[in-house]
This record gives sequence, structure tokens and C-alpha cells, in this order.
Amino acid sequence: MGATPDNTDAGTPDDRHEHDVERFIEAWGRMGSVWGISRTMAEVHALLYITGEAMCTDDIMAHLEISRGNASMSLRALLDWGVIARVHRRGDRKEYFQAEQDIWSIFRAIVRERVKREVDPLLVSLHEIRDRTREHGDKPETDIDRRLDQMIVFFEDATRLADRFTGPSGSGLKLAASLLNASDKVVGRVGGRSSKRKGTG
Amino acid sequence: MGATPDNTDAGTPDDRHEHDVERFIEAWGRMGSVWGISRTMAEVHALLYITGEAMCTDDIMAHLEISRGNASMSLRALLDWGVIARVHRRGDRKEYFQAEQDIWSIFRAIVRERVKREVDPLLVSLHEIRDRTREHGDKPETDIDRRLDQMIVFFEDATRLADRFTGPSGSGLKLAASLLNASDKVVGRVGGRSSKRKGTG
DNA sequence: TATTGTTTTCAGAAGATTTTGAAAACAATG
DNA sequence: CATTGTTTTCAAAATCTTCTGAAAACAATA
Repeated sequence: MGATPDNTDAGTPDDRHEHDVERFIEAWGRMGSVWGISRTMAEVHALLYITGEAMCTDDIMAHLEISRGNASMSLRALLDWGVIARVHRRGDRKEYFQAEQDIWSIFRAIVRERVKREVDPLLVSLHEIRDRTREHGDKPETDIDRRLDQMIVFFEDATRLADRFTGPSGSGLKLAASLLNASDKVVGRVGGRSSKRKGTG
Repeated sequence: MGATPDNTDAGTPDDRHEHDVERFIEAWGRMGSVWGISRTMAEVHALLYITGEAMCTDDIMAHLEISRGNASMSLRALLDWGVIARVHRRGDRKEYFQAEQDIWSIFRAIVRERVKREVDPLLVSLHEIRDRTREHGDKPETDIDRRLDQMIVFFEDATRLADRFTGPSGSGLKLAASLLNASDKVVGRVGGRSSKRKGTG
């Protein structure tokens, strides 16, 4: 496969975009950490997403210059996250992979997975801790109890919110849209510093 | 998940909670990755948050069994994130540190910081890539262009949303509250399908 | 069944991140 | 300015994560 030509501008649309594709892959890969996925995994996803094509393991290995093992594991993980899908081609024994194209679906899949992996276990722990604290019965409300409660309430609200976003297809989008519109009314001008009296700080 | 084989209950409320404090620190530390902070940093924050007390470096070193260097760096990072504050005590040369107690403030600080560090640079890259793509002029709309656009729109919306949440004190809370209430109307009976987080695992 | 093409696995290598500890820098006081 | 207590820095060590590559497993075909 042709490496980068000396002249970054090329004739055909495909060539023209080659450089941009690389740049996108790089940017998206760097971003990986935010979503809790490794750089390579993010790059594989970037490649599949931005090209929109179905690719086999060898295509991916070649394009990203990674080992077969790494490609295999990254693809598997992306399948687990539900952001890419297997594609079969008649008369071809290889498996192909294609990225989900709707960015909202991608986002929902990631949020769903992260909440499941990170927030849910935390909530379980928090509940266990609080219940143990409470079973003493006599002293229901220490400062520590109150802080635990605060935190549980917060994360339960957050989970509920995430559930809405990741709910049935389309609702997340609608929800966000309504939020972006409605919030003006609720919050007022965002830019403006509303002269609210503040509490202790 | 071993419970307590021997009875760790002690008489005083302080002793009673010691074990729970440890558990909370552990849980919160494990959570760190989600927020993009290291385990120790999260543990330092957990300790300060759950006790609510102002502590000096030595207190923290002793409690978490970490080195002075580590404590110093973690505290500095937490200060940068804006989730703890310095406290001075008359006649004491040591510095003390105390955690922000309002969990919404903590959340806002973290979101603000992460957007700044991760999303903003991505958006810059995305814009650069698209602009370069566009400057060819002749073919304004390839599939790749369209996907880049999609992504830019998405992250700009997301940033705007995050800005609202992290905006003037209190508004994030109101916004979330309104969202949790309003979303029933907007989305319809999403809750119909029970979105329970429990599960057996 | 043997053959051939493809995917998965996983131990060890490579790489990245976090932690330590001791020295340097800093700052308050005598 | 010397002393003493405190905080910061950073090279090296420890630890954790990711990646490789070759072997094993799998699957389609003859």
C-alpha cells in the first residue's frame, strides 16, 4: 500500500483524503483515554468509522501497522462494546468488520458500557458501606453517613440520566435536543453571570 | 468481598466508622480511572471528602501509606482540578487540605477539566482536518466529509451541554433536575421498560 | 480425513504510568 | 544568616498496561 506521497495533495478524491484519514485516526486515538479504551482500539474504530468500509483483519493490520493479535483483540473489544459489527461476504472466508455509522448510537453504546462497568459497581459498594453503617441502628446520622447518602443520591441520579440517554433508539437524541433548547428557559442566558446570592461557597 | 469475620465494631462513633472510611476510599480509588485520575489521587480525595476534615500531608501519608512525594503530587493535582482547597491554621507552619463538600461542585470541576483537556483539543483537530479537506473547493461533500461534520456537530453539542452543566453555580443542578422531570414528557414512557441497574452480577 | 486459510490465545517483551525517597528549594523564626 | 520545619522536584525503581508473534484452535473444503 502506498505510503504518504511527497505531495500531500493528490488527484483523486480517495488520495486527497488519505492524509485526512490518518489525521482523524490519530486524533481519535489520542481521545481514547476519555472513553476508557486503549489507543489502538480507538484507532481501529477510527479507521472503520471514518472510511465507513467493511475491512478484514489484514486490512486493519496493514493500515495501522499492528500485530495480528492486537488487531484481533481490539476488534473483539469493539464488538463487545457494540460499536462495530461483523460482516460476511459471499465466497470469502475472511471476516469483515464495519463501524456503526450513527454517532449517537456509538455514544450510547459507550455510555451504557461505562456505566455498567464503573458506576454500577461503585453504587453496589456505596450501598454496602452505608447499610453496614446503618445496621448499628442507634446513631442514624453522622456526617459520614450524610456524605455517603449524598454520593449515593448523586450517582443514582446520574445513572438514571444515563439510562434515559442510552434508552430506546432515538430518545437520547430527542432528549439532548430538548435539553439544549429547554435549558435556556430553565437556566437563563448561560453567558450571563446571574447575580444569585451564593451559599457558603 | 469478605465480610468481617471477627467483630470490628468498636464503641465510639469514630471507631465504628473507621472501617467504612477505608471501604469508601477503596471504592472511590477504584473509580478513579473513570474520571481520568490515578488511584492514589482518587484515594487522597476520598479520604478528604469522606472525613470532611482538613488534613496535612503527614496525616494523608500515614493514613494511605504513601510516600511524601506521591502525597505532594496528588494534592497538587487535586488543587489544580479544584476539588480541594488549602487551609491555613494559626500558629501552625504546616499546610492543611480540605475537600470541597458539595458533590455537584466536585462533579462540575471534573467535567470542566476533562472537557478542557480532552474534548477541546479533539475539536481543534477535527476542525483543522475538515478545513483542509474543504479548501480543495471542488468537491464539497464526500462521505468522509459528512462523517467529519457529524462528529464535529456532535462534540460541539456535547461541549455546549457540558458548559451548561458546569456553568454558574447551581444551574447544573437545576438543569439536571429539570431534565429528570421533563424527560418523561419529552420521551414518553421510557421508564416503562424498567431500566434497573441492579442485575445479578 | 488431510489440507488450507483464518481467527484466537497468551507468555513474554516493550512501553507507559505511578511511586518512591532523598536532595533541593522554600519559608518562617531566632 | 543560620536553624529548623515543610514542601517540591525528579531520576530511578516498581508496577501496570499494551503489544507482539508464534502456536493452538477453529472452520471450510476436498
